Formats: sequence, structure tokens, C-alpha cells
Amino acid sequence: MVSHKCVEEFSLQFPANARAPRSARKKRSFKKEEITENDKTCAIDLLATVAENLLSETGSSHMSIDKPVEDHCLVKEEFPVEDKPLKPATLPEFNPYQGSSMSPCGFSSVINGKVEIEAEGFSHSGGIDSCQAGQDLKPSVDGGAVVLDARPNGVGSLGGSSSRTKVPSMGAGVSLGALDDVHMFSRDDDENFSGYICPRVTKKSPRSVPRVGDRRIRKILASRHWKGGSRHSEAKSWRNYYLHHQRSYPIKKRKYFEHISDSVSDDYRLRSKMQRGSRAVSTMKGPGASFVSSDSHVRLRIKSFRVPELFVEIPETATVGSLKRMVMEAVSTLLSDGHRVGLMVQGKKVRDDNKTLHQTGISQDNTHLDSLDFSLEPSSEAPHLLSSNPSGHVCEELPMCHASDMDTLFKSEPDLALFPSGSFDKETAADDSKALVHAALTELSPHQPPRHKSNKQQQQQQTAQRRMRRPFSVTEVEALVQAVEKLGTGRWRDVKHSAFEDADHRTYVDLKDKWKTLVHTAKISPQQRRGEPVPQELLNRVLNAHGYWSQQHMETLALPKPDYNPATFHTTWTNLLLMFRTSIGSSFRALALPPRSFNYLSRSSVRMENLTFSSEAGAKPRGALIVVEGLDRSGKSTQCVKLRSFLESSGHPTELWRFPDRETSVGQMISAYLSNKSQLDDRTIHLLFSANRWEKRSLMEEKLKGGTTLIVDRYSYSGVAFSSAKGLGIEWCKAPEVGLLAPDSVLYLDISPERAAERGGYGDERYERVDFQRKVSEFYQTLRDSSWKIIDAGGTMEEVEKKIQQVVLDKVKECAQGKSLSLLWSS
DNA sequence: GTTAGGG
DNA sequence: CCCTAAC
Repeated sequence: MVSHKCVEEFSLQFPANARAPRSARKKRSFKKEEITENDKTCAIDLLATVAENLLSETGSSHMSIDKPVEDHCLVKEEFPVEDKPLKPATLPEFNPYQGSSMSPCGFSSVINGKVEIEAEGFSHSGGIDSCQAGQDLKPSVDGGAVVLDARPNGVGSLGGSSSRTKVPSMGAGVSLGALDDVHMFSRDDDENFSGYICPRVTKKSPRSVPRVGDRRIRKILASRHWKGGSRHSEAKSWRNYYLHHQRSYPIKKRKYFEHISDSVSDDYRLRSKMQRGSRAVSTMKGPGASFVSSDSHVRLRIKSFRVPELFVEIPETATVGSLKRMVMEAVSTLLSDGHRVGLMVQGKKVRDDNKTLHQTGISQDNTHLDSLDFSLEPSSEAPHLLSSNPSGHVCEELPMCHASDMDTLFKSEPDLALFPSGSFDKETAADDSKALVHAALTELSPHQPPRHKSNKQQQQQQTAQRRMRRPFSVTEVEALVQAVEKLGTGRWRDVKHSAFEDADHRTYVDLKDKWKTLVHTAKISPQQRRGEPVPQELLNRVLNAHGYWSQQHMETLALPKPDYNPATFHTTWTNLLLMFRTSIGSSFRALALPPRSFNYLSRSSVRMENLTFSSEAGAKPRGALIVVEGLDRSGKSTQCVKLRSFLESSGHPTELWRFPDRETSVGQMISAYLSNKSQLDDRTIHLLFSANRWEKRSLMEEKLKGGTTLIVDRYSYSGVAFSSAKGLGIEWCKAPEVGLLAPDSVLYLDISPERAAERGGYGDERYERVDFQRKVSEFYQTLRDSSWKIIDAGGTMEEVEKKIQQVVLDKVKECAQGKSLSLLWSS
């Protein structure tokens, strides 16, 4: 292996001139004679052994392992039972440095091996595809670089993702994006066994080949290659030595390599690994057969290994044959470098080796077995990954284990073993399809009925995999809603700190997620909702706040367009009315029909009222209609939210509204207009805004009569002031507003246009907008009446807040005591 | 470490 | 709730 440095140099940066010396050096230094014995059993050997053990326990199956490097030897020698037409490969053949111009640069990643353990014996003709690998490899030129795309055959059915290799045109090197799965097969005794693995390298569309180290490749590599599902049952799928990509991130890999390459030269490292790899071949012999325990109920088949990522430097002039050898070398090097086995369940690393399988979620029930995942991890990570109890896991010292040691351990501590034969009693067959399914446990006796997992077990599994589910209580929801109303969406961290400071189990992401589901819940019908019912009132607030803040987001760029085109001023009010009737349809009917009686109350309101004030219907205090007006950036929105909180906490049911209300059909049109998606002349848009208020009129009345105080952010005054500022006659502008509910109080946040502009948000149109805002403010002044309260918005937020509270509280009380509703500009 | 969005 | 990309 080579240091990550190398990887970066060649894989990430691809300097124009790859440094030949490096390759040369390696090439030079590697010699077959230097291969020495290494006592360590390589990881794959161990896995094979373990698997064999389990398989053997059944007394009916065997397991064999194939590796790109040593496949022949292993198959043939380790499992003499099998007759393979394979020929033992000679070591020199695997020496990439001999007789080839290739020079490995480095393997950038840890081995993230995947092991599939199959339940059933598996038979297939003994294929000797091992080195067909290179046959399909075709370099192509892509943007000046030769690209080799390694991809497994039959990827489609296997769902494997591809890995790629790219050879820079300058001949710097080849990097194998990923050399994924090394498959191992087991088979029943009575079947011809022929397991093998072989990395296959095939050409793929050169177009999409990203640079190694490029984001694109990362993305590709990051997808779950198993998603498509791998099925050995598919035709010829036994040839599934598909290349897998790894999911590890480069950073992690680098860490590892930093560790191993600190003081050792690349040359040495490579050589050393080669030695070990070579050694593995010989040490693999024999021991496998001895792994036979007597009481296994499970057969495990290691189906594949996922070898993360290999970066190999190789001259452009390299031959296919040398590339093949290169790949083999890479794989064998990776595999023979000290590794230990990691266990993942449902994608989560299980670090506590002392956990029982059940605790870990590995139960006889096969529900979760489809996500059992074994991986080869660099031993350097051991301290982080291993449990505090160093003696717990048999495989902790995997690379250091001799086969015989393993045998002993396995027998003596079957329950702690990675593949505890006895503990998987009666596993049901697991489907190895989706996800990262790499191990399936099967009961030995197929006829045994599947067991049902208890809730407890299920829970254990759950907790092992994911955090405990903790449904939000209504109280929590309320706190969340309140916080969001105050802070808005998009400030989850603040929400967390302000409302869930002490709830350690609620992260801001949780809160965000909860909000998401709340919004959804609020939108669906009550019948569709599940779990503890959230009061409709809360859900309404959720919807309000959601709409409010989402509008807030898109508002900056979208409010009234100052552009005024006199040429479009021909539309008459009548024409518009007709147009609206046709285009808006029912939603606009309110405008054409006389206003509903103020005594109207919806059935639900009546019922509510009767429930609360049984015999005194009508005596219920009505809510106040509070309108907040002001120029852009005067602080309306902020104050509205604060005011709402204040009123709520004062015991006054309050809702926060805002115009335009984009939820309505007219609101949609307005939205389209505001986002520049539609062109409407000023009168048209003015009437739309007006219609938007009419749409909400009855509900508004209903709410007020029901005792809810409404805080309305912008109302008719804004509509008139803005349209008038655009040039429309103010009386014309007021006309369609006549008959709407008159506010009990209008809070005008007074701020100069200049001052407002200083608050930002005007962008490039600053001057233009200041000018327009000034006009607007002038028209606001002409609209003032006795209901208005001018609030100096230039003060601090708190000052403004206090002043508003004072005014509003008085008004709310006034309304509760019987102040009647009136109509806007109607007398 | 946060945020936003898909799963 | 999880997972990730993007910041």
C-alpha cells in the first residue's frame, strides 16, 4: 500500500506530468525473491475459514474462497474436495512490478469487505473466469485522459454499481476506483463446488467517467450498489464477482494510510504486503477443513467482499495483462494487509463485541438479517471500533490469528465468534436482496417453521440500530410551534435552544423533522392522522406559521412591483369583474355577492360556542381585528409574531394572518405575479389583492366572532397605498375594499423609507425602491383614520413591541366587551 | 456544526 | 428517525 499522499497526487490532482520516478522506484524495488513467509493469516483467509467452519458444521456443505490473486490456489488446495480446473497461479504472475511497466501508486482505502453468507448451498459450474477480468477492459480516451472503466458484468441484475478506472493521458497512472466484491461461494456437498471470485473490469461509457477523487465519482461510489438486489438465483449469477464500490470516505481512508505509511517506504510496504498475500496462499491450505464444529444450525456463505477503492498508478502504455496483474496485486495487497472484521447491522457498525446477537439485532427472525454486513477494516482503526473489552471478539485480532488459533477460539467461544454457529438457532432463510445485504442466515432444517420475533426483540433490534422513537407530546408540539412562530423555520438550532434546551433527546434536526411532519399532518385530513392527536388549534398554528415563514422567504424579491405601465391602464373595473368571474370562478364569487351577514356563524363555531357558553350563545367576547401596516422592512412581520405570542400568553386566542394569502386560488395568481411568472397590469393585480381579502372575509368574521383575535399583516391599506403609489387613483383603489371588515385597530409601524432601506433587502434597486416606498408612505398617510395607531418603528424591537402590546391589549379588551365590528370605508 | 431535503 | 449534500 502506498500512502494517501500518493493517492492525492495522482488521483486527485493528476499533475500534468505524472512523476515517473515514483513508479520506477517501485518497480525497481519489488522482487519476487523478497517475498517471505508471513505468519499472519490474511483476513479473507479467516473469513473463509470461519465460513467454512459454519458450513462444515452442517456437515453438508463447504465453502471456498476465491480471490483475484489466489483463487486457484485456494480453491484447489484448501478445499480438496472440490475439483477445479483452475490452475494455481504462480507468484510471479501476480507481481505487478515484474515484466510490466505498471507501478502501483497506492491503495487508498481500507478494505471494506462485504460478506454474504448464504443460507443455501449454491451450485454452479466451476467457472474459471478469474482472469477474464482484463478481457473487457478497454481504455478509451476521454477528454485527454484514458479512462478505464471497471464494471462488473451483469451489473444490471446484481444492482452493482460500477467502479472506474482512469488513466490520465500523461500516463501517470491508473486508479481503480473500486474493486469491490470478492465473492466466495459455498456449496453443498453433493454439488459441484466452484467458488471463485474475480474482479471484472469492463469498459463503460467513457463519457461519464469522472476523475478519481472527483466528486462525481464519490457520488457514484456512494450509492448503494446492492440496491438493485443481488440474486444468486439468477442465471449465471454465480459469476457475480461484481465490482463494488465502497462507501468509506476518502478521509477515513487517508487516515488509515497515514498510519501505515508514516515511516515505511511505499516500496517496502508493497513488498511486504505482497509477501503476506503470497503467504496467505500457502497458509490457507488445510486448516479450513479442520473447522468443523458439531452443532451448527446455520450455514453461512460469504458471498462477497467489497473492496473499497484502489488507486493504482499505471503507465498508459501498460498492457491489459499487466493491468490485470495490477488489479490482482492490488486486491491481494489489500486483503493481506492486517485487517479485522467489522460487523454492521442495518448499516450500523456494531462495536460492542460483547453484545449478544439479540442485543445487536441479529435474531433468528430474518427481518433484519438482510442488512447484515461484514466488513474488513484496517487494524489501525481497531481502537475506535473495538469494544472496551479487548477479549470479546474472536476476530479482533483477525490478522494475527493463525488458522489454528482461529479454530481454537471458534470452538471455545462460539457465542462470541463472528459467525456463532450455535447462536443462530433456526434461522429462517433470509432474502439477500436489497440494501447492503451480505449475510443471510439460514436454518439448517428448511422445514422448520419460521419464528416470530417478539416485540421485545424487535425493540432491541431497533435500539441497536436507531434511536428510540419518542413521539412528541402535545406539550412539546406546542413548544415547538411557539418557537417556530417566533423564530421561523430555518433556525432550528435556535428553536432547539429556546424551546428544547433541556431535551437532550431532541436535536434540532429532530425538531425540524417534527415540524415537517406537523405541517404534513396539518394538511391531511384528521382521519389520516396517526398517533397522539394534535389539537387542531395547534395544527392551524402550524399551518399559519408555515405559510407565514415560507412566504417570508420568498418575499424579499417579490413584493409589489413598482413598474408602472400606463399603456395597460385601459381595463375597466367592470371588465375586470367579468374577467375575474370567469378566470377565478367560485373563489371570486364573494366579490360579486353581497357580504354575508355578520351574524353568520359556521356550524362548528356555533357548536363550539354552545359548548363553552351553553345558554349564552352570542355572549362570547369577540376577538379584535388588528391590522399591522407599514413600509417594507418596517418590522411588521417581526412584531406580528411577537404580538401573537404576547396575546396568546395573555390568554387571548390569536391567529396571525397575512395578506396576500397565497394559499387561496387568488393567492396563487398573486404569487405567480409576484414571482414574475405572470404579467398583469396594475389594476388587475390590485383587484386580485382585493379579491384575496374578500376570499378570507367570511372566515375572518367567523374567527372574530368566535373569539379569536386576528393579527393581520397587511390589509386593504397596503393594497390601496401600493396601487396608488403605482399611479392608480386612490378612490378607485379603495372601491373594491369597501365592505371588508374594518380593523379595530391599525398599527402603523412608522419608519422613513431611507431608514427602512438601511435595514437591507432592497438590493440593487435600492434607490428606486426608496423612492417608491416614499410614495407609498405618503398614501398611507392619506388613509389614516381614527383606528390608526402610529408606532415609531425606529426604536428598538423591544420598545416597539411594548408599545404595540399596550395598544392592542386595550383594543382587545374593548372588543371583548362588546365593541361591534364595522365595515371598511362603507359609510 | 447547521441547514435543507430526500428517504 | 436516518442519511447526506452543501455550506
